[in-house]
Amino acid sequence: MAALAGVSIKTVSRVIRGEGGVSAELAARVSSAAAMLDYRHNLAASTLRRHGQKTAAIGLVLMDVANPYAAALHRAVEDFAHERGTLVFAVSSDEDPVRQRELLNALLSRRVDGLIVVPAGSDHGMLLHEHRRGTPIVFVDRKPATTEVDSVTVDNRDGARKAVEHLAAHGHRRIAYLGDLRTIWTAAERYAGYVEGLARAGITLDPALICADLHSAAAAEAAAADLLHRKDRPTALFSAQNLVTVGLLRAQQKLGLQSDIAVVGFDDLPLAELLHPALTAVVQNPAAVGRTAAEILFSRLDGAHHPPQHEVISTRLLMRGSGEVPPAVAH
Amino acid sequence: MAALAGVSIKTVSRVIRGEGGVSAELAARVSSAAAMLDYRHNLAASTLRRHGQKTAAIGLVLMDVANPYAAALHRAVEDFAHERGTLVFAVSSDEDPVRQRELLNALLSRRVDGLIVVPAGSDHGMLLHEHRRGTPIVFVDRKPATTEVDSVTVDNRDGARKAVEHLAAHGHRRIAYLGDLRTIWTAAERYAGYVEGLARAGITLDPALICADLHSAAAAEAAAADLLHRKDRPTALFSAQNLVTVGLLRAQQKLGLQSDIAVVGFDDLPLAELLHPALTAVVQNPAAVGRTAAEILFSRLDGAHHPPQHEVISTRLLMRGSGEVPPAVAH
DNA sequence: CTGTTAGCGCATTCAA
DNA sequence: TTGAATGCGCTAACAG
Repeated sequence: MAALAGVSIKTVSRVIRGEGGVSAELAARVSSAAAMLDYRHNLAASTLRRHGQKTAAIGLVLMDVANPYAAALHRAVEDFAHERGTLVFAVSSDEDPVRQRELLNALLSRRVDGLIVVPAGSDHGMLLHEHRRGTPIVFVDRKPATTEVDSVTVDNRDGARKAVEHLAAHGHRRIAYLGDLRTIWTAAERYAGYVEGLARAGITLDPALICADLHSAAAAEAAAADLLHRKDRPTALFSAQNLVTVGLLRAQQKLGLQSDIAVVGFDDLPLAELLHPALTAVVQNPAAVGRTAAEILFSRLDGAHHPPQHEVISTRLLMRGSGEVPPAVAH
Repeated sequence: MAALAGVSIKTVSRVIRGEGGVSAELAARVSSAAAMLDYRHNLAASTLRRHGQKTAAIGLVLMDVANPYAAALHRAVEDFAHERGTLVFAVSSDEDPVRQRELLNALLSRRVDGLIVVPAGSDHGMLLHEHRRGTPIVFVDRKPATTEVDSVTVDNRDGARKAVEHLAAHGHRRIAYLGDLRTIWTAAERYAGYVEGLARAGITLDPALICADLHSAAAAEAAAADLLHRKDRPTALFSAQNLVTVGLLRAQQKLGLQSDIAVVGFDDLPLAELLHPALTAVVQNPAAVGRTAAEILFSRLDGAHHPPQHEVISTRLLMRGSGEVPPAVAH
């Protein structure tokens, strides 16, 4: 192509990258030759040679790209990255540390400039190692054991506490907890918030009302059905997760109890407002989480050296009806 | 690192890639040197030199990665790609041809091995050009004007027809259509299916019952409210899209008509089964679409030379209640 | 303003 | 079984 334009390869490089310092005539010749040959700049080769070694790609490790929360976060990251000419590799770890490790290796082999990670499992060894090695990393959604890496999390505990206190304020004393795997940081935090909420309301925790480790809507439905079949059933349910809420609502409907048992869910769902009663929920702001994480990551890519940042995004209790149902009279 | 292990650079390469033909002792020396230096294989450099030029990355151009349908498709593609050691760049075009062009350039500069694209706009010039140039491309969700590129689409027309015929079978004659931008292929097809369905049921199309170009839930809500406020309002509504369904249901609820007007939506929604009545919907199978597209793309990457494939995934009508509401008596 | 030379990190010859 | 040279596509550092 340099031959076709009758210039040196370096001149071509200058024109392609818009470096300037090339006469208009030559630039035009190069451009038309490029068009003729259907030339396309190879960013990988460019990156290889260049000093700053930027691939203009980042990795985003989520639990599941199809999860609505994760997808919203992804979009926020993408938007921020797009403004910086950066592409995003989004991958699903499925909460599996082995798969996460594979994915991180794949990402790192491609020399991504940085990583935003919802860490799976509790062993962050590889991530920490990579971070110390110089790869900018931002932990998201789950606070890591260590404090040396930037993180963006949600105030899960506060959200759960608000939910429980709200139910208590409406007269409930028997408030059940249904939640995801306790090994997941967010679930553990929400459980802690539940416990705190009960304490603040002066309610003694009843272990019989705790259903943890529900990792699917089906499991949640079964657990909720069990709770609601009891004679001394709870008058209110706090669901600590999306899919759990779905299962719980199914069980409640099958028993025809949708207007008799109060429900507050953590995380919103599409159509939640159209249920009867509409779902009262602690809503997160995944877009804010994603944007904040991207902001931090890119500031690091730009060379920011301040100590690790730990942003916490707050939640909001959206009262829509299901959480304001008064306690049913005992039967 | 070759120095540290005391071997040649080539031996290192062999060990790293697991090529074999290296003595156990040397291999061990290389491995430990690699561990010591925290060496990581650079896939970009490898790709550059290699002949087959595979970056083990593909591009996935969606309308919006946060859209539940797109996210499910994304996940299916990711799973297939993951088995092949391939990473996915998923990007959001926002239906904007300009943005799509930018994204395609970014993807192509990074030498992705292939592309799965939900094409925005109707000018597929760049995509066709790239395809002729040798980049494997699979069109997804929307059938392109040309037939020379592989495609995977959904039988939108059939799905919409089934929905309308279903409503007609339940006695409805005044069936309204609410749909997205007609410039979007799927919306146009669904509209065509609506028209066909009416024809088959022997119903004359009433232009007053057509609300097209609704590109948000809010727009759909307004349109539906308008329809339902009329004296000669429709007895049934067919919503041709996700967000449109949400808007329509809102309007219906605000007017307290949820049990009086039949509704069938195209696309399912979480919680749809828990509404009263539960939502009858034409459900697609985004996972099947994504998997099929990935299958085709990878078969091309493996060198398959058969003529363009055009897969069509069928839909299913899920009767849950809202579509089986009988026509209300005229008022 | 433009061209030459060298080399990024790796793999592919070809030799030893 | 191992190693030396060569070059992928591009750019930084120098010339001219």
